[in-house]
Amino acid sequence: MSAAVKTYHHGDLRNAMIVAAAELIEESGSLGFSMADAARRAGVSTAAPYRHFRDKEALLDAVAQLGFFGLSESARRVRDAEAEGSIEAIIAIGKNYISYVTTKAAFYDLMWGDIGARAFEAESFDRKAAGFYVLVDTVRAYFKAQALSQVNVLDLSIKLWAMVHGFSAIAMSGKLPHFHPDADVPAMMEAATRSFMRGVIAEQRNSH
Amino acid sequence: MSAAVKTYHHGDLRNAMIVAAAELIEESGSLGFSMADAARRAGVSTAAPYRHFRDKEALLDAVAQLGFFGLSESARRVRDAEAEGSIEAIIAIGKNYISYVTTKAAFYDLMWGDIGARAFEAESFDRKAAGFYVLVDTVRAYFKAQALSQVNVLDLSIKLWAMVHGFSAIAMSGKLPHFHPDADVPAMMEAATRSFMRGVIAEQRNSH
DNA sequence: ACATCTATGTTAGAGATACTAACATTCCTT
DNA sequence: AAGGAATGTTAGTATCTCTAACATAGATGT
Repeated sequence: MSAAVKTYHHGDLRNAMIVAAAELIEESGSLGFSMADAARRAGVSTAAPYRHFRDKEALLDAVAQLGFFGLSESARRVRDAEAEGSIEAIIAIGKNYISYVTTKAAFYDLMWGDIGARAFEAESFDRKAAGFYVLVDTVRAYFKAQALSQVNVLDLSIKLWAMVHGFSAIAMSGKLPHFHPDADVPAMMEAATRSFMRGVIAEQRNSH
Repeated sequence: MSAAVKTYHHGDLRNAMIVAAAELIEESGSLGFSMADAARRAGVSTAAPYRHFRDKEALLDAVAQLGFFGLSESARRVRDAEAEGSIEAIIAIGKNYISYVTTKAAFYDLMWGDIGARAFEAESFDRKAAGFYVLVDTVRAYFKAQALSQVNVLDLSIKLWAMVHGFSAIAMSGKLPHFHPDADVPAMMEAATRSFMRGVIAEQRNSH
């Protein structure tokens, strides 16, 4: 179907609504987002979207899912560009996380606010959680390369995730310049990650 | 003015609106919050609040400020209950942060989402940022006690803040049980903080 | 091919909301 | 005590979410 031809049936309204919503949210934030706006942008009546989404929240949920999908895809990509088992691979995932969250700040609310919490209850958990398992695999590869098999990889991955997430949230919130005008968040995250890993490895070696 | 007497003028509508909004948000989240609901709860017409708040966002902003104020007050309290210069004081601030964010989850959106970012632009920055400086002071006391004067306290405080914030955000989001059913977030934060500090101190000692 | 069923649009409309304008009452200053 | 400033009220506009009833087009079975 050509874009110029106007048919009674849109053809792919579900996806068109998700795209329109994502665009609108990127332009004006998630707070003032309206279903009607997105419908207009998709070129349909304001009632049409309700054939595809139970309510406004369901659409926002779908947008949040898209956010998680994009995050895990990009994580995989940047990780694969680094040497397997290197700490650089872990740091690359973290830097990508910061970059993703800060450049798509409007999605952050959806992914981590009220909507985001519900987004993880749904059946499509696997796709949304994929990014975390990219990190887990990368951490596992690192400790394998370090010949430290007794480390709890899951536990450590969550800690690394928390650190990176914290830097991302702080960077995105815009609060940091008030405290530290010249702060380079990715560099701080990298330094903190290296300090943390150094401490973890020291603890491991000491426990023998 | 007794609570039972109904006067034409409310007397303290500005604060009553903030309280009503905070209650409603705690009950039903910030997404579906309406100015009209809060006005009804405060016992005034739906137009009255506009004498005190330019728009809905201004009210939510005020609620977010209240959240920051409560956080910094409780941080000071728990810090003062620990020995000065101890790492326990730092960890106590972190545990309080996690507890505060997770028990007042509805405020999180306001403090860290779209609204929260704007809340820091305002003139009342000092009050909202007070919590961070409680942490900075505590970190400074710790390194003084450790006789490590060359540490960048501000830099380190931001890193600790990021870590704790990350654990809080993850705990609050409800996503963690999907990955690690038995996760004890405060304990993980404490362990991560100790690992991190160990790494930092090792780096300091090595640099001589 | 053809009829029919189902999916997916449309218009109309109810109910609620954000916010404004015009008016009313009370407080506060002089 | 008078009058202006502050802070309420009612009424109203524009908009939004979501539903109901109806229209059209694709898909399916014979």
